[in-house]
Amino acid sequence: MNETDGTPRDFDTLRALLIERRPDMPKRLAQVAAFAVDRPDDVTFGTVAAIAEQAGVQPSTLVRFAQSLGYQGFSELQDVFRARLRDRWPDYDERLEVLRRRSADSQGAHALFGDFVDTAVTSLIRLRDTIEPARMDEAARLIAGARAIYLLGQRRAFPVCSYMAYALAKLGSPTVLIDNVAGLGPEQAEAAGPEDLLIAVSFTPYTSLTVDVANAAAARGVPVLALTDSPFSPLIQSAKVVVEVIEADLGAFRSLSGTLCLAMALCVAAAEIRRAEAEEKGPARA
Amino acid sequence: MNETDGTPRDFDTLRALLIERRPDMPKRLAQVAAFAVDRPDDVTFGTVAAIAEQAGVQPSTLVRFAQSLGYQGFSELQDVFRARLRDRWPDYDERLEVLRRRSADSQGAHALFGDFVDTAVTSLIRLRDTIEPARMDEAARLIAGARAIYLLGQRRAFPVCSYMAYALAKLGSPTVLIDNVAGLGPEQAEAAGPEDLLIAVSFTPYTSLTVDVANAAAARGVPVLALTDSPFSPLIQSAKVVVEVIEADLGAFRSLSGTLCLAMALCVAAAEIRRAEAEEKGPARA
DNA sequence: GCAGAAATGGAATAAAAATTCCACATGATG
DNA sequence: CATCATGTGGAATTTTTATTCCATTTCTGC
Repeated sequence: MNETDGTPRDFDTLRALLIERRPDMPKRLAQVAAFAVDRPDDVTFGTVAAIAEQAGVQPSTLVRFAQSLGYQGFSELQDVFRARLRDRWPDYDERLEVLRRRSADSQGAHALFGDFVDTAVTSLIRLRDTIEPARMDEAARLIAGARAIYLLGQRRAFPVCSYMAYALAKLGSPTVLIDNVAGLGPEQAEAAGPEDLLIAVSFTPYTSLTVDVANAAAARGVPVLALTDSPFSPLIQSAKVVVEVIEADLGAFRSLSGTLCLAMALCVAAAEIRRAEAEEKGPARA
Repeated sequence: MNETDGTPRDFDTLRALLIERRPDMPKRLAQVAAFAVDRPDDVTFGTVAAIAEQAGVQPSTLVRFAQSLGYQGFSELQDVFRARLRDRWPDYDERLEVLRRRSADSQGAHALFGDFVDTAVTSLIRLRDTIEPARMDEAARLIAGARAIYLLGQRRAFPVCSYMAYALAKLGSPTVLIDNVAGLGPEQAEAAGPEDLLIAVSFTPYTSLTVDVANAAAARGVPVLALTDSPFSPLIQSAKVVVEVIEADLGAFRSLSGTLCLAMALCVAAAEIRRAEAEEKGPARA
């Protein structure tokens, strides 16, 4: 291609150039480079204003970015992005064919990944359609009303708890992740009082630590929110609210996607409730 | 889609409609319909003037054509063509708006969950279609060939690591989860040698501990497999194999579903490779 | 072949987009 | 710590692009 002046006319070269040069670019331009590489589709179809907003820069920055790479303006750079799609899929039917072929004859790790994706999608859709909205609202209110959130979950449930710990912390809630380091799980949970909330996550076969700690906390008057996978879960007796999460599984591996989405939704919903309440009591701003 | 007024919002329906209605259309409009079906890419990327010239009609004819189909103008019709290539990766701003509006009602835990599910599903499908099969195979082989697997990831990446730790352990691989308890992360990683594998997971903004530990390990000759979200990730320089995972996000929260599926698929694929190799060397049983 | 309706071409206009410009901020250098 | 070069945000400007309008042409039914 015409690169005697170092200005790529095809997407792959351009992409490589961006990756190579980004470290030496000024802050905003580097930001644009990252955006362009990460989300080429948005660059392909967006207008300057729209792309600028998504990338968090000014429209003029995009033009300067393109010019610094040797293009005359942003439009010229955008042409390169468009050419990429034009060239790749000369026409519609062919493109469908490619997709069909790709999913059919792949093998090994990639095919397996496809299966996991299918399982996760099934799991997600089904969970969305079967979960009880009322329970979710109760759960969100419980989280919103708590002073601090204690997160309890071992083994397969642990990733869910650690993710919630991350999310809640980001949302500004005091959070304690009971990780049972040094076997101190029960002691970590003892700090929780009736003002707090213990979120217990456990799936078949139920880890005894989780059940024991949840029961002990409930006995001390700590409200317990249980995320679990069966109406027979031993967590139910001690829980104030139970959200039942049934996930699809592929072979021995059960998906976690649904549970994670649920956890996330609960955390964000709780944060929203808090914000709404804060605004009601003291509307600090318009 | 919104077709109560007979105006398709997706390409397939539009295409079918054009084919069906073309015989009854006036000459010039039929000409445009034929052009649109034959060369969708030109319609997708061209300006009104350019398309009009290629199709041999006036610009105004294009506008009338779009309007006769029920669109407000040609641009609206063109959006349908663009959406086809974009594969309808839900619109960021629109979603944020929805999120904000719903939570303003402060009873949207369930609706919010629906949004998270949608985002996760999109993320999964898209990841499945864009990931490079070759990289996945390399990664799986790397995992299969290692003596022990060291898992490194902090903050948002930690749930992924803890899940892999669980899965690998269940599959019988010696596994070390570098959880950085007591700040001992670097020391935990020091046990890894050239026979082992360090799986480093990190997303923007990259946690420095993860990057530092991965670099130190790589310098000592430990192979590093990086799961990360951008070609600008600082993990790339020290990694032997990089699998790039781009997830959709809803508001401030990026989905983890795709990464988890990927992690799981890699673990299981690695286990399969091991089993196959074991059978090849010493077929203990039929 | 003659009215009336529908369709068309092309210029005029309106809208939106890209680009330029400049005052201000930031960071490097002596 | 003052100076200069470089980078940045935002408004102003120019260009491009889509759309509207209307005179003219082409069909349709009688």
